[in-house]
Amino acid sequence: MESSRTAATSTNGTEKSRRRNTDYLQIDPSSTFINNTGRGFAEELPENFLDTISPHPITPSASTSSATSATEEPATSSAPQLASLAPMSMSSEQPSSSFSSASLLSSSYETIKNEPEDYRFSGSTAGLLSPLHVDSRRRESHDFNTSPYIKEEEDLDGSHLLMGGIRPDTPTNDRSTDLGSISSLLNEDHHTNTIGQSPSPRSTFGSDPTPMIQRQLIKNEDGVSPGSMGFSKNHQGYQKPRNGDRMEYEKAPYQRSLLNQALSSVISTPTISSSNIPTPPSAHIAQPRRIYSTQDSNDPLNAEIGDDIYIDTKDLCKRIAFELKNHSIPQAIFAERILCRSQGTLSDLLRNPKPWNKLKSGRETFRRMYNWVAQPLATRLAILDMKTEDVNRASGMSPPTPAQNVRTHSFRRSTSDHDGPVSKRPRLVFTDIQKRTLQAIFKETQRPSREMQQTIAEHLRLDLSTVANFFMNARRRSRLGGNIDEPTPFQQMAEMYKEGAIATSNHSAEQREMIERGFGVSIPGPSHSGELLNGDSHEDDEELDELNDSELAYEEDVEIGDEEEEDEEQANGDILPTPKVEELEEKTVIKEEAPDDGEYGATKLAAN
DNA sequence: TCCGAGTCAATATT
DNA sequence: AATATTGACTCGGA
Repeated sequence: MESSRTAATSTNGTEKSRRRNTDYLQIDPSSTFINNTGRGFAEELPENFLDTISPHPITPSASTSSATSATEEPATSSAPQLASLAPMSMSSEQPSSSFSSASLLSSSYETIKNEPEDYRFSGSTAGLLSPLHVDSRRRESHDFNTSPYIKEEEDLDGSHLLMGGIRPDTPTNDRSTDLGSISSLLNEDHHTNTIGQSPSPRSTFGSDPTPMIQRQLIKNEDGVSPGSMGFSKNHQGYQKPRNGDRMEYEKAPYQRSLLNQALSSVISTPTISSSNIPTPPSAHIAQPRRIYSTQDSNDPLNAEIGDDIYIDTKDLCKRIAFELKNHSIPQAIFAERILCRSQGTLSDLLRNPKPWNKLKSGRETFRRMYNWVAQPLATRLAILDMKTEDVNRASGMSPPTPAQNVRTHSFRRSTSDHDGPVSKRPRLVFTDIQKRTLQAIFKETQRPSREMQQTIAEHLRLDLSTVANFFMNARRRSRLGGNIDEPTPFQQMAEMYKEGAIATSNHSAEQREMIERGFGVSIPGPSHSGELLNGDSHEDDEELDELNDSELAYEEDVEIGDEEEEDEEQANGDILPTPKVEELEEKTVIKEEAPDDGEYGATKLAAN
């Protein structure tokens, strides 16, 4: 824990941290309203309410940390950083920019393809298993299989070689362009991010040993029937587990046992370990959503991983993304069946994996991912299927063992029917103004005092708890270092897949171009920036109007009709507007949003 | 009580 | 239809 805390702390003041925050902030605004918002923002804010809110002195200490900061804990002992592994060795093969991934991918893809056939691994490091790799030295560089997500401390040195592949991070900058100016602000740091550097914590054992689990896995591998699962490039979707597949199992006894285990775990669900059982929220079907239990020790996916092992979560996530993509396994399915987590959680984890050494209870989830990929292909798919089917079968009874927090209760709202089916949790969505204001404040003060929060809440007409949640979430998320500039795993996989699948051989100019564009330095990113920035006036106008209205509302405070106080807001204050706030905001706005377009910025300024 | 971690799960985007 | 985002809930520590 402390680590986290520390990190947080350190983060506060730092520039970097700021940037990160910025990043964080920036992201959302993106959506549609950039223009408008940008413009309106300054104006909108309740005038100075910030003033009132005295910016709290954040921990002064912060400053120091710099780059390394967050992640690092570093130094500590020597840990040789696993650094994540991988400082990517860039594979030379690809011309493409930084992203070696492509190469990787392809290689990986192939590997996978062959999986079944290969016995090469048979030895110890089983192919699939590889993640476990026992012998680090042997691993080859980019192969997913080989690449160890896990590293033993020893490896460190060599590890980079090994891992090679996958990490796209390198290219950081590239994407910056995408985001446009904004990104420029942001970028920097992270890419490398956290993940990478992890010093491995513990033990240095060296040698070691494959954890038991791993051994088991390895065994499985052997069992895998070679040709059987041939992974056709086309993958067999998890969904279609045909008989044939099942047959395969037959061939591998060991696997079978595993499967059975898994199955049993699924089915039997006797254990209701977790206290809270998620009641089916919705009345409809009591569908067993999460059915498996993460606590079942028999479940291979719950196999423990030795302390001496360090899992490279980032690479693991890439691998997972690859697998999902390749086999057309929806995140939701994988998340729920294998990880016992929601789709959103999986998506988030995949996008922002925390370094292993910083994980607390969250390791369990990664452990499951790891154990899943470590299984032979057939088994991997089988487990998915099984769970599915069996689960359904068992549905009635299985009490899921969700992760720790299941939300049972509903909200105050629906007074009406109690239990019923579901009171849907109304979800609050900040208005543009609220969001922007909060973000602007966050930039200045990540940890506003209670009073300040209260003031903010009043001005924005939000509950204190909401404001508090905002800051808490913002702090946490900004800390993650997003890989904003990186394509999403999904995207990455898609690219890879494309390349790999497509032609390996002929990378036509087009593809190449694509790659370069995608990962290369310039060129605006596909998704947002461009569109957003461009203004579409019409819409903008509308939004503007709205914004203005709201502003007015704020300024005048309660005057406007809506004022209502459903919330417990009190009439607020009358804080006079102070330039300060506005300035702040302006700056923010300008910087973030429309760096380029001078117009807006100018306008705003002028206005003020 | 307050915070951070880990998630959920409703929404938004793609 | 799938994936990404995100406000809020639940836990465990301090």
